[in-house]
Amino acid sequence: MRFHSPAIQYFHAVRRTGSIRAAARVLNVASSAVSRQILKLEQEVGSPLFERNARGLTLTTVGEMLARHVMNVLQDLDRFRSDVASLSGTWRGTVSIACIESLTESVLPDLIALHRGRARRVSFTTEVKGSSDVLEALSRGEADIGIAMALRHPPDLRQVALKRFRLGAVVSREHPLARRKTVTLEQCLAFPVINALPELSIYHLLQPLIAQLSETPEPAIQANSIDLMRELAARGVGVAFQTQLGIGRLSRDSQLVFLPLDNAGSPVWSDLGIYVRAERTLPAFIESFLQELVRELGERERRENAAYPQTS
Amino acid sequence: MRFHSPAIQYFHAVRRTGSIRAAARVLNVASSAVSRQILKLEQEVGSPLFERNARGLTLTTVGEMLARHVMNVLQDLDRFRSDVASLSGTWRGTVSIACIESLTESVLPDLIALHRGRARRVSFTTEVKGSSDVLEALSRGEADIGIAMALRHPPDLRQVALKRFRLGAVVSREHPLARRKTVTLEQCLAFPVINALPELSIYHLLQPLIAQLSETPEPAIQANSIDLMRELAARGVGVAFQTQLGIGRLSRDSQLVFLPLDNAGSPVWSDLGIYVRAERTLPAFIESFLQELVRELGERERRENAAYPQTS
DNA sequence: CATGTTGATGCCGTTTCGGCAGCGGCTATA
DNA sequence: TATAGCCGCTGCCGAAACGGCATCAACATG
Repeated sequence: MRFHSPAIQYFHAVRRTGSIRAAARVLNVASSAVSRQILKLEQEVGSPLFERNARGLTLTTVGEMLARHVMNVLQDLDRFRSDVASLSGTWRGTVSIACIESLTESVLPDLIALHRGRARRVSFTTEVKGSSDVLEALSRGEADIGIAMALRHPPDLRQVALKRFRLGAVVSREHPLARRKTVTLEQCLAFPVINALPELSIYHLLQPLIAQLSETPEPAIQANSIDLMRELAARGVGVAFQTQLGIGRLSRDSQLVFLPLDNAGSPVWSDLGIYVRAERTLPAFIESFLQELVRELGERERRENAAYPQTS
Repeated sequence: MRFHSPAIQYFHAVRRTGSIRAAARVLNVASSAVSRQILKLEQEVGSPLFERNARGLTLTTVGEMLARHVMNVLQDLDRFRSDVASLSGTWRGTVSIACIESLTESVLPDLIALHRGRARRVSFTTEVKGSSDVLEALSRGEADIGIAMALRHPPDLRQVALKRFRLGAVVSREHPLARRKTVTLEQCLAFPVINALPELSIYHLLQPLIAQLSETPEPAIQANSIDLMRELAARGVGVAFQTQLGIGRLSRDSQLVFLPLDNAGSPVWSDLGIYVRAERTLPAFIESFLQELVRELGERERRENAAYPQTS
């Protein structure tokens, strides 16, 4: 079922691979065929689509416009295909998710397992990245659904939902702070802390608050893995910071304690956004999963905010 | 600049004309070429796209799905073209508007004249229809912007804005009612009235109210043209009903008087919706006009509701 | 300077496309 | 009931588009 002219498909492959010959390898055709289609396309548009560097091709401004159009066409073709398929028989397809690390502990595995139980023919691809990489992958059409810190998002993305979770300190149950209900940042900084590196968004949430304090925090461990930070905290190495999303299971086993941060009487929020490409209608089976994801995150938001009310 | 495979274009033409030979005439190709492309398309999709009636072709369910995809592709191609064109030079293109009659008196001509003054290369096509026909034309991709009574709209349309205007009685200045500030329906029905036929949405607004009254209205004139109804009212033939949108200019010349309807103490609202296809990103020059349209209608809504406050 | 990789091009066989003419099926009209 | 008109479909054939191969110049790398 390949209706669209080869030029469209070749252009798409060249954009992704950044090279005509690489695209030809992917497409199983000769590089000359790809080269000619690109030249023809440029002649019809009346403007070069790529800048020819010695090491490959880069999109020009017009090229990026065409890339947007081609992406819209191919993604809508996917939707059409899945719509036709769902007419006769069960859903079938792949949901591609790009998300930040805090989801991998329980939210995503729970949801995927649940969804797979209902629709066996739907498969999943997930890729864990930093927040800005998540948005970029989405813009480039390399993922269907993106979950990231709710920063400013580019206009070609649509924020489907925005959920806020309390940022808190994570310590082992033997830690001196473990018996408190909430903690302030100053209280935490009296102990060794496990800091997030700048590539994690937690860093950007905490840095402004730390900067406001008069004291300089004592030397601490730095890491760029939420998983690692959590395990370190469980071993009593120090105080880690994250949302409760990332420690759902461990918290249940009572090895870890989650203490909501209290910043001058008000909570510290971590805003999580769910994104999709704006210029796109999702296939039904992806839309269905998206709705479950939004519902589930909303449910967790409600539960956690009920467990830790606004004022300690 | 025709990148997309001929099959796409031919399918689109066949859908619009409802016949392969007619499509071939429009496309300036032989009917056999069109027939073969359609057959090839059906083979690739694996399902018939049209039902062959003796008198032409009708879309099947799968055909309608493909039509939706093809419309998305071709409309997005238009947007891409206009984006490229706007890179080098002025805007150029056609805004196609489908709207109901009440806009033709002042809103639309004013706006188009204003916009043409700023962007000469943008031309306009307008088609006046009933509300449901407006939505249908929009769904079929025969118009870019639709303005209609805000009924339930199909899911493939997006309601950009919703503006409410007071329905009122329209009489000549010599009419006995002309000196009132507001009127009730009962007061109007004591005089000859000019009724809207069911094809006008005013009919559906007033009918439920009339049905509630005990009296049966006296024999009246019926018409399906807002223009005609207004002119009849100006000649003292009777009481017409419409929103003030349709009588802006005549009212200013003081030949006609607009009396907001008062229904048991509350106004009678006429809801006007502005619609576009949901699965579409508008070209910049259309988006620009759309924004002006929304702003202007919002302005009129504000002015009129200020001129005729809620309670008389 | 040698080597590998890049995109572009000329040549040629294959595939696809479109135009022409004619087929059978259907409707409307006389 | 006969006929004229329109419908979509199908061989046939020439033209155009496409893809594969070999090769070229330009550039980067070592």
